[in-house]
Amino acid sequence: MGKKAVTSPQGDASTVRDVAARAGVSASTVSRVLGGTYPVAKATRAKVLKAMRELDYVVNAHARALGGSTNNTVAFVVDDVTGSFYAHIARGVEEQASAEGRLCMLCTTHNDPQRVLAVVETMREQRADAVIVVGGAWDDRAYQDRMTHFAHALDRAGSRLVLVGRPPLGPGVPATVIDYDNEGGAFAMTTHLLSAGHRRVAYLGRVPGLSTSSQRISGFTRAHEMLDIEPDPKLIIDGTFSRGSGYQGMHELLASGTEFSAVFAGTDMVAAGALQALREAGVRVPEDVALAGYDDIPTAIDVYPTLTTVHVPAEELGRAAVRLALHRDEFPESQHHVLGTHIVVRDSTRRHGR
Amino acid sequence: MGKKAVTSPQGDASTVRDVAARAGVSASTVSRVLGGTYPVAKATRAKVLKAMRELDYVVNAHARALGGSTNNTVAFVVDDVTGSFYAHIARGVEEQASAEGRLCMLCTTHNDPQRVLAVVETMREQRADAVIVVGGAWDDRAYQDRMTHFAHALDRAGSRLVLVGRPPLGPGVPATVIDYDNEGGAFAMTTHLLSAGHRRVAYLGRVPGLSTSSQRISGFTRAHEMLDIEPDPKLIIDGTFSRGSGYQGMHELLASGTEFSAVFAGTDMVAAGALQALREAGVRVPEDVALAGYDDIPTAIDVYPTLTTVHVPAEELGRAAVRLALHRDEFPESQHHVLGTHIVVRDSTRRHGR
DNA sequence: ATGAAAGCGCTAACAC
DNA sequence: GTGTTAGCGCTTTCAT
Repeated sequence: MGKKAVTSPQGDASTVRDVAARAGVSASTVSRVLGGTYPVAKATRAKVLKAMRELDYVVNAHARALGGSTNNTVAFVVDDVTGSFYAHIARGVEEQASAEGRLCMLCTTHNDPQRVLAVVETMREQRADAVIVVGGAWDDRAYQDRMTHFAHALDRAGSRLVLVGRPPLGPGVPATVIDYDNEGGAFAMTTHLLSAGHRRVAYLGRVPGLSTSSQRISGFTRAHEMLDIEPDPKLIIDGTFSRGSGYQGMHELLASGTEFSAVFAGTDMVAAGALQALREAGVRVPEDVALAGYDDIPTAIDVYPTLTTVHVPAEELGRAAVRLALHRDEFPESQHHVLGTHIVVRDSTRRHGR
Repeated sequence: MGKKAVTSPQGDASTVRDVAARAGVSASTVSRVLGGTYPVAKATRAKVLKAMRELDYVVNAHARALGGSTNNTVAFVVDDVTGSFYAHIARGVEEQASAEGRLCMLCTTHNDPQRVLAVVETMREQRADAVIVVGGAWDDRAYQDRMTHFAHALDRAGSRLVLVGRPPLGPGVPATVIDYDNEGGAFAMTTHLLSAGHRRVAYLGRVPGLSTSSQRISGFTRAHEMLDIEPDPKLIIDGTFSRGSGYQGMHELLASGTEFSAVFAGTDMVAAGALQALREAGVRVPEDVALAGYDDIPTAIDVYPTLTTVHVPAEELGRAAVRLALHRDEFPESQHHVLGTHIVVRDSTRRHGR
């Protein structure tokens, strides 16, 4: 085969200079019509535009980002886009970023703290305007320290670290935290269950060391305390935030013979797994046991019976994250924002006949 | 408030030169240890590394992309990450991109052809190594022409347009197409329904002008023809690929009084909506009517009864898209790839008592 | 209103 | 091995 001269990897994309030559003007003039922010004679502008069209010219975003101010990019770091909850946050992030003229980089970390760190570093290289990290906050001290370090580094570079659904890194750390009322949602749901007469409510899917989980447990506990009910430790089942874990945990709970009349699942996916286990065991929901979830993902209305759950404003969480990061000078004193949650009652907790 | 000197937007991020100065070497040497691809004296390397650490240095990806070959970015353009099907493709794309050392840009287009065009243009500015577009292909001629134009432009720039789940743009157009056997899946499912004895099968959710939909209809029709059954046009219901459309379409079909014993929904989400409508109408699935979907999203096992559907290898689709785009020289003659589909039989089509 | 020139941060030739 | 030099494509003073 005939060897071609080694072509540059960018191929033969045309540059401002090419356009300038064709239009018979200087590169600066081309740049000026590109920017649009500077006076250019009508005729000249037309010539330049024509040349651009003919050459099928597009600016090189990197060259622009290099010299210039910002690269107009927002980074979104998440465990896994496949989960509905995160997908909705992602949608919010993407939409708001797009509305603010920013592009959105997506990075997934597969539940690996190491990867979170690596990815945030990469985003620093990319000079992203904001780095939005959502989900999984570990109680690991070394990890927290590294995140704190990144917060400072990004801040120094004029960028911003945003933590979504995670606890703050500490006072004085330049990071924006946007959270939702995790504890309050769990409290409300537990109260809902308790005040329906349930006295033995199981909590299915506690994830040790995960802040989100701890907060939910804490709302669960507070509701019991308020009504002077002693929660049975045997009714708190460890697991993960997955369907499989819910299925297995429910199976084991049933097999253990421990008594209970309601189950509060750590997430809707956990609830979906639990529902399957209950069905297989011939336990009717809600007649025999009531079931509730957390997150209010779309699947909550597709399961049978439809699932009572805690609604979390996922999309708004994402939207707010980029809004706060990009306009942090407009929200000076508030570094920690909390959005509300509320319970949505559906069939899985409705008493038969009512 | 005290005015600060206008700081550069990048803040005071340190550069190779800063590192060089601190380590007492030249910028090129720093660059060499950065690249790691060139011999540097052990002691020098150590000094440089130390300086980098002390300065908390990170390379500027844009400067690198500008001079250099590639910017190591893959763009993923999709209607909406919120749908499970697309989310799984996204996961495949992200994972493969990450495995190949690429970053992933996410852009959503909200079912707007104009936005697809705009977004692809932006990706051209970003000099992405590959631009992966998934979903919604419109029969609009002008739109196709523009996409063809982009394919050429990207190709000229050393990049690549990849179409996932869409028909090819035409022979000679430098684009990679990765598709799945849409028609075959629909054919297999329809055959499954027909051979179970159903003679009046409704197709719920045809989307006029959408290639994916046309292909499914065509498999549906071919199955009927093969068994010498005349499909009733009244049983083909137009709509969109959404839950709401499935719900409404099913309602109307029921209200129309048209007879049928099985429903093949355009997607699993359409099936979920249909299921709700059937339940509200007191129609039992599968006893009174059988129901099937398409895509095999996770929700298919959470609905009740569990949903018979066509499995599409979504994640692999995403992975393959990246692989093919990045190594297109290794797959010279194959521009059009088709992954297989197969039906997954669950409870929604099982005859009672069998 | 337009052109010339400098420089953003980095890499790659080319010396030494 | 390491330093010097010259750009990558664009924006932005500073002249004119």
